[in-house]
This record gives sequence, C-alpha cells and structure tokens, in this order.
Amino acid sequence: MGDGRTTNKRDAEATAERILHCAQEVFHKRGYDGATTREIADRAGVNIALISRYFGSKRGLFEKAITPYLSLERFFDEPVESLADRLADVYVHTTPMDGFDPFVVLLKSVSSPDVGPLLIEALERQAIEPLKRVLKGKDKAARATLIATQLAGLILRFRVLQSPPRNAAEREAIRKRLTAYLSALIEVG
Amino acid sequence: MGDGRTTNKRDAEATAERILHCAQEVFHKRGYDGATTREIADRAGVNIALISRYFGSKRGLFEKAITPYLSLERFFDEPVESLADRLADVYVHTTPMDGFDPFVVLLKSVSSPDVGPLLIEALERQAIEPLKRVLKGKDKAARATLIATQLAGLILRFRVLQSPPRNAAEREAIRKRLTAYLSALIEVG
DNA sequence: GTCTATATAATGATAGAC
DNA sequence: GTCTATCATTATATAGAC
Repeated sequence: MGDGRTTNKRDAEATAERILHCAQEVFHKRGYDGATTREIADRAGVNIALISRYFGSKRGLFEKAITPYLSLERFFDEPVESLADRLADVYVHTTPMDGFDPFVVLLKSVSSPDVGPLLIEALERQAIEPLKRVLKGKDKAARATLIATQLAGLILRFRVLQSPPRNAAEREAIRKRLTAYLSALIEVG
Repeated sequence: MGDGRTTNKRDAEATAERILHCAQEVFHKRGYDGATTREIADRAGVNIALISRYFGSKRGLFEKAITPYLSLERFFDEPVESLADRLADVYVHTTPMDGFDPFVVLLKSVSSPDVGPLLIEALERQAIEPLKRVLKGKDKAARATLIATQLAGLILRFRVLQSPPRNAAEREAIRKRLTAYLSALIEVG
C-alpha cells in the first residue's frame, strides 16, 4: 500500500472484470465448447495465462461469467397480473441484447459434458423453481414447464437459429397469441 | 463380378449401414462437436479410416445420418383434425426413442459452425415450411412458429436436459393443456 | 475392403521470466 | 501483475500396407 511502483490491486480487478465481460460475449457467440480461452483473452486484450491465474480454468471462468445470470427473478418484482405481458414483450422482441443473453449461452452449451450439468442445476434453481412459486392453484409444475419450454423455444428460434419474425405484423401476431397462452397458464385454473 | 476371393460390394454397403446407425446414436448422445469419429467407428466395430473412405468426412457422415430425418411429414399423412392430439401425444411421451431422435441431435448441434447452417436449412425446409402448408386461415407463419417452438422447448426439457414429467398426473396435465394450445393454433382463427 | 501408422492442427493449462 | 514459451492431449484426415 502506498508503493507507487507496484501496480495495485484495483488494476487486477479491472482486468478480471474485462475478462468476464468478454467471456460473456464469446460464450454467447460460440457456446462453451466452441469458445476458446485464446479468443476471450485476445478480445480482452490480455494474455491467455491470466485466465487460469484469475479463474482457475475455462470452466471456472464460465461459472463466474454465466451462471449467476440464469434467472427470471427480475420478472417477479412487478405484479404477477402483468407477468404474461412482460414475458411476451421481452421474448418476442428480438434485439440481440447487447451481445449477451445467458439463455442463449445455455442453449448453445447444454450438451457440453463439462458445464451441462452445471447449467441444468442453475436453470432449475434460478428459473423454474421461482416460476413455480409465483403460480397459484393446481398443476403448478405442468404450467411452469409449458411456460418455460415455450419461451425457451422462442429464444432458440429467434436468438440462436436467428430466424426472428419477418415483419412487424408477424411479430405482433406472435406476441398476441403468446400473451393469451401465458395468461391462461399463469392464472389459476 | 463372380470372383470368389474378393469381398463383394454388399459387404461394404452393410458396413456403411452399420456406421450410419452407430453415428446416429453417438451424435444423439454427444451432438456434432462432442462426437468423435473414433467412438463411432469403435461402436460399429470398424476402423476409423473407413469413415473418411465411405462418407468423405465427419460432416459428410452427419449429413447422411441426420439431415434426412429432420422432418415432420409423417404427422401430415393422417387428417389435420387429429394433428394436435398426435403431436401432443408424441412429444409428451418421453421414451428415449431407441437412442436416436433427430431433433435432439439438432438441439445439441445447432451451435456448431460446421453443421449449424446445414441444420437450420433442413429444419426450415423439412419441418417449418410443411407445417405452414397444412395450416389454414391467417397468421400462418406466426402460428407455425409458436407450434414449432413449443414442441422444441419440450424436446429440450424432456429429452436433452432429461427432466421429464415427474409422474403420470403431471404428464397428463401437460398433455391436456398442450393439446388445447396446439388445437387453437392449428384451427383457423 | 480394411487396417496401421502418421501428418497436421487445434486446444487448455502451466512454469518461470520480466 | 503480466507475458513468453512450451507441454501434453486430442482431434480429423490420409497415404499406403495387407
């Protein structure tokens, strides 16, 4: 502390932060197996050796960069009455989400033997279970499954396969029918 | 022809057939990138060199083994009136499908730069477009998208993530609601 | 028709210099 | 704190023997 010559701790933190951010983009683009630590390091403008140094391994980096964001909790802050509308709005809207969508990473990485189980556990605990808890009435598990799978399929088609609605009319037709479906699944019944 | 000493053409065909069959199982289990030509050759009981010899490359083998099966056409032979029921039955039923489901392979391989584009094209041409053609009325593209994505999401959860319904009651609840949803999307509206 | 042996090219990780 | 140099591993593909 106070030594003007040694680079200080905050620089290392900033570097690690930059690596994390670039890792999110590269994992988004290529999935876990397809991503290379070299590309992440190059994009962050640091040496590849720093990844092992700061995160232990490629898997350790993935865990810090992706896992914490596999959550739907942000949708549960606002009233459940508008949940169907808000979900439909977000998942029919096809902006690339600033180059990082954790659910795209999930879809591109589930078949990886290294991080597949990790992703499944995180998804269940951070997305499916909270979704079940906001549902009232019967068949909670069945309804949560249909909601989650319909949304996952849309993410797959729009953001992974990159086949979004071709025009505003098609997007609006999808949004309208999706909203009705989600409403029926969310309301007690 | 007629030479008793040379092994004949039918043996090579049988070998190629065996390689194709084992390739389907291995690609199903690991996805394109995760599968190795060694594992496929070992499982088929042949030498790894035969894969290049008979199929040109790993990609060539994948194309012959998987692409032709990415079709929903078999559902369109029977009357469209029962289509919703038949789709719901098949995709809620969670038998492993004899170790090979082409849509599982698709989900595990879409992020591959080698075969991803191939899969997208095949899916669009053999599944989405035919589905659009059996729909009557308006919003065909939107309705086909919702049907295909709901089914894809269920395949993902049940067959890729391997989290099928926990019991018969849950499965029946899913089947019932899914059937109603698909019916609404298939019927003119 | 099938196999052995090898060429070539990536990758994740690390020891040690600066 | 960061980088250079390198290791060990693993993959597809192929030339040529049998």
